[in-house]
Amino acid sequence: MKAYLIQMLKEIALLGAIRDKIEISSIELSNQIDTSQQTASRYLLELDKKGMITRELGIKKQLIQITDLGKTTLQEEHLQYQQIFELTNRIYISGKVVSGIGEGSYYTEQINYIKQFQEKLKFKPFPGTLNIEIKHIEKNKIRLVKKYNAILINEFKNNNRTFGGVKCFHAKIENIKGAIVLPIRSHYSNILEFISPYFLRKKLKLKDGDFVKIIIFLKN
Amino acid sequence: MKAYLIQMLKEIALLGAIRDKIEISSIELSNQIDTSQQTASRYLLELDKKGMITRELGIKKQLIQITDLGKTTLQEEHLQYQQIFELTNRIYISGKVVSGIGEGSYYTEQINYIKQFQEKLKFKPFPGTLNIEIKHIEKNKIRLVKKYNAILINEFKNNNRTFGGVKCFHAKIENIKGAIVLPIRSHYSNILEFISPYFLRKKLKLKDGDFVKIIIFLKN
DNA sequence: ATTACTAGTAAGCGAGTAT
DNA sequence: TATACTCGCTTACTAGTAA
Repeated sequence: MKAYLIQMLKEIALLGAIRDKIEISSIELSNQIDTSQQTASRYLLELDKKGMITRELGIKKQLIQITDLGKTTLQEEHLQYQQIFELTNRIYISGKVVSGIGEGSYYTEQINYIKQFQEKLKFKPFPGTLNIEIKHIEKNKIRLVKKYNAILINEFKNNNRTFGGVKCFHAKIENIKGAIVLPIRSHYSNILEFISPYFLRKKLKLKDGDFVKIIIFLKN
Repeated sequence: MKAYLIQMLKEIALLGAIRDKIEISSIELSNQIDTSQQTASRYLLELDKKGMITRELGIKKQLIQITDLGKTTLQEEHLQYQQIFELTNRIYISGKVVSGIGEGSYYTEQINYIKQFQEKLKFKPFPGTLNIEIKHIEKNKIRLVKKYNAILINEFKNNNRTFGGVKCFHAKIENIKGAIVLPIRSHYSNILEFISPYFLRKKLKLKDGDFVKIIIFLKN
């Protein structure tokens, strides 16, 4: 979504086009966003094409209303500004259950990890992680979480292999306690790994594609 | 301010650059906003030039922090989204006292207006209006206010002249009660007219250029 | 590794204007 | 009145690469 289209959509929303149809001409909109009538017209066409607004062209002006898709787009923007200015000590993320590549199980079976989890998180993790695919927009939240003081699980060597350190945060998934695990050395991924004392797929009757809600607790 | 620069600034803020300096490379930022390294670099140069961010270029990556100006810019965006999704029954506007062209006094001395003000607003306005110049960004709020059910003051004729109808909203200026007056037939102006039972310039010791805070009360 | 310049290409803009 | 097309001009983009 181009930045100028979001700006235009926001202007239309400020005029009240989320609740009602608003009557406005392209020239009025062009004055509002300080551009030409032609550009305002083009923006409206683009927003219409993307399904962000509906239009009823009359002989004079046009009736414009923002669609659910358009509203969702603006809400995602709003969420980002809330994160910037209104952040509290909890972060809410929703995502979709997906199958991992089996690495999670391997990791959570390492005795050195298990010891640290028990000591620092106060629970013994069930072998394996539950992988949650989060929306692109929500990746911002993960980046932000990473800035906070995490519970650190140190790296260690086992025979010839090095197991990297991870950052953990206490979290809940559908109200079941556990933690999220973020590898220290990794790019921002859209997969969140959740560990818990329970076999979550069974306890929560989860299958791939199910949507779940996660709350991450930040320490400070 | 170009839309893409605000978007970039928001992304940097999401990484925590309002509180602290963050260490990030142009290529990491380019991945985040889905563009090339060169474009991300150019955006940073533009933001720096506008005084929105400060940068410390090292041999590797760069330390970026958002300036007060940058923060203010983002807060204005945030305010707009709050207006869209969190609107309550009060609207807060700040502005600067300016001198009008003397028309306000003429209007508020018309007996027909005075009668209506007394009946509908429950106070007798002091002759003249206090003119408040609002920032461009705040004009959105006025547009929104206009969508609400106002207290209507009807138009009337006096000899050969027609006095147009106005919309009023109960309001407070620096905690002194009164009302704002919006001409029904007018384009969106950046001047807000405030009426009150008192001579506000004296009561509040106001002179041109002073900043004041206004609260507008919406009926529903 | 980085940042950011150059230059060629693509996208966006708005005056004029058809509808 | 409107909206929105064409087209010449400007701005923005990125591959290549210097520093």
